[in-house]
Amino acid sequence: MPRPTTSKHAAAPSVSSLLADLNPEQRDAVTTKGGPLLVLAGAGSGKTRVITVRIAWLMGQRVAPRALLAMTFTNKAAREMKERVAALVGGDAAKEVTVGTFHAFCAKLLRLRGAPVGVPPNFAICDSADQQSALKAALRELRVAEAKLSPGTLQSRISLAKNRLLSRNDALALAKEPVDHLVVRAWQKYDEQLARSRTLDFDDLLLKTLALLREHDATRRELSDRFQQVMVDEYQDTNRPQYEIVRELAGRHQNLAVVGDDDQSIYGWRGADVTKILHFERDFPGAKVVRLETNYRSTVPILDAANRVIVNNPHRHGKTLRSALGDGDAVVYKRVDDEMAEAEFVAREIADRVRGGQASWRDHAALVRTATQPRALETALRGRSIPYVLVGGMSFFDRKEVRDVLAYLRLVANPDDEVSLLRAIHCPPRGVGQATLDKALAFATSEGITVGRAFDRADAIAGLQASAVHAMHEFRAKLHALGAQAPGRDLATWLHRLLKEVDYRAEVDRTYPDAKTREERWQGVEELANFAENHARRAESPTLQSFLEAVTLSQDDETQDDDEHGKDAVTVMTLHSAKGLEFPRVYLVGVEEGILPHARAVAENTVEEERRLMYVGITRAQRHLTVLCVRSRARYGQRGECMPSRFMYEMRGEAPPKGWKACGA
DNA sequence: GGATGTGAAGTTTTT
DNA sequence: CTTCACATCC
Repeated sequence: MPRPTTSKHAAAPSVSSLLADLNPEQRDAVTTKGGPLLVLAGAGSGKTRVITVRIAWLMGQRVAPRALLAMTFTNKAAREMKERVAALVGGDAAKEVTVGTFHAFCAKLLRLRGAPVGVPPNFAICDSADQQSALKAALRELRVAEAKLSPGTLQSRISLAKNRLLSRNDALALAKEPVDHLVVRAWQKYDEQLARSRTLDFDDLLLKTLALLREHDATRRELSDRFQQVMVDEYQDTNRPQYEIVRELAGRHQNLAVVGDDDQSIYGWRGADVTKILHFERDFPGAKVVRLETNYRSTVPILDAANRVIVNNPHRHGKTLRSALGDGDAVVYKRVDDEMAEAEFVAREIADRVRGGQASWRDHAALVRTATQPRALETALRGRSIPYVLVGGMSFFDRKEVRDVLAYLRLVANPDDEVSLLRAIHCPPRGVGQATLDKALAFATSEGITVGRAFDRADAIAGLQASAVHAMHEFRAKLHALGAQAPGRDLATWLHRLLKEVDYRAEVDRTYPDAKTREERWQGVEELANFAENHARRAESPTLQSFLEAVTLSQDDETQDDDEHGKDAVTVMTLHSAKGLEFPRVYLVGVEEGILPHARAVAENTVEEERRLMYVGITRAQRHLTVLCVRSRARYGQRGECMPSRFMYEMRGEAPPKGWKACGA
């Protein structure tokens, strides 16, 4: 691959000095312009820097900003990339570059061009909670006991099938056991409801986009002509539909640069397909591969431990991290009696460090494998009055009051939205109960109309009480009137009017008898209003729909971010949510057989992914790493003996002692 | 239509 | 040992 030389169209001075600051591999990754490129970016190797400088460099090479496309998986990554590109090339040029998550990109495209694949421009997007409700309804309709097929299982089975690009018919052909047939039937009901509601789920956004690109030549041609340079961040997290979309978009110019680390692929269980990064050179013949192995984050002992663990995975692009920082403190290994002792140890140690003036609270993180582990840690931290933030758990957008209000908003934006109607009608209760709803649903099905329309024709439904009919009409009229006021910049004012109209305060008062929680919950509603206010102020042309889309596609909220970055506090979080972050001092807790690797992963033969999780955990640490395990742990109410994790021995380069037993053995 | 009790299950989480 | 979802009763 020819290395471009300095030309008369030399990059802006800032860009060339940026190039000079890169190491040779990074520079190679930035300045490889033609053909497929795989950048294997080890943990802490300056990945984001490479992508952003690459974008700036390409612009310096006279590639038009609007010919650049960069795809990410999270909004946070997209936001960060936009900001950093803007800092390099200036806001005006940066605005022209297409940077976004796969889902946001697809939503925007479908909004404008979805018609050929049957997507109406005003479609709604449902998140996974709405999806669950819809699936529950489907199971109820089929009279399937949830014991036989839980909505959760159903959801992941449908999603995994879609991820494999299987149609319902394909799934039907593959069905073996009775439950497989059940899945397909529920899937069909679910599809019907979504179609009636003019709604797409997250997977549909990708699948419809792929269908559009494949079936509609004009759109594919236009986009693949336009995007001369396509970049994908975190390529190891790509699923099949995303891969196919990228293939189509980069089809014309074949200038596809993907950046990722197969050793940090930890989302296989939700459809991410590591083989896509492992087989990149096969999928894109002639691809150039650049390895970024210099790590700017951690000291030698930490990286040695990381390298010793990950080398045990057989299926990977071999990489060895080298520290740019040099030597440091040895990794500390500790085995204590139980999870209380473990939490105490962590809390005491953190308190000592901070009191000794060697570190502040925010320098520390305790990383766990499962959601139940933080409990003991929280107790110990509270006991010492150590400020901490628990990342993850219930998101702002999962809170009941927020979901309730969003249901109202969705319903105003899209009166055909069944899931939202069925939720809003009870919040607060307004004289339309389950029995009435069942009749309305049956009527809607037999007439081939949506539940909303059935409400309008409540007179025609047999066996309803006059009061119920009246309530249904009133409910529809109220929302219709609110919809007629079509909010724009006045979104927040309008939202308050809506809350008053539907008397949402009554729902909060009813649900929370305690005055204090009541106030807290109402605070959640106010926060949503603030969010709306912000959106209305910042968006180019704010509408109710644009607000809903922003909310649905960005579950990682900024209110949370403010707290986490602003506050001086210890971070407690799962290994999954720690990916991409770094801390001077890290504690890995519960590193035992059965926890990490998790017992279920051992049973399902996915220990390799658990090892990557361990690797991610180790490589979060900048200067100090402490790895802990316990002798006994309470699980499901019972206390049981625990063996140190196999990873404990791997990272030390030791064989497990006699008498050690692997989980599942 | 809402409150109270019983039963089963119990990794990871973003879009 | 919890938690959460469902069913039953008022």
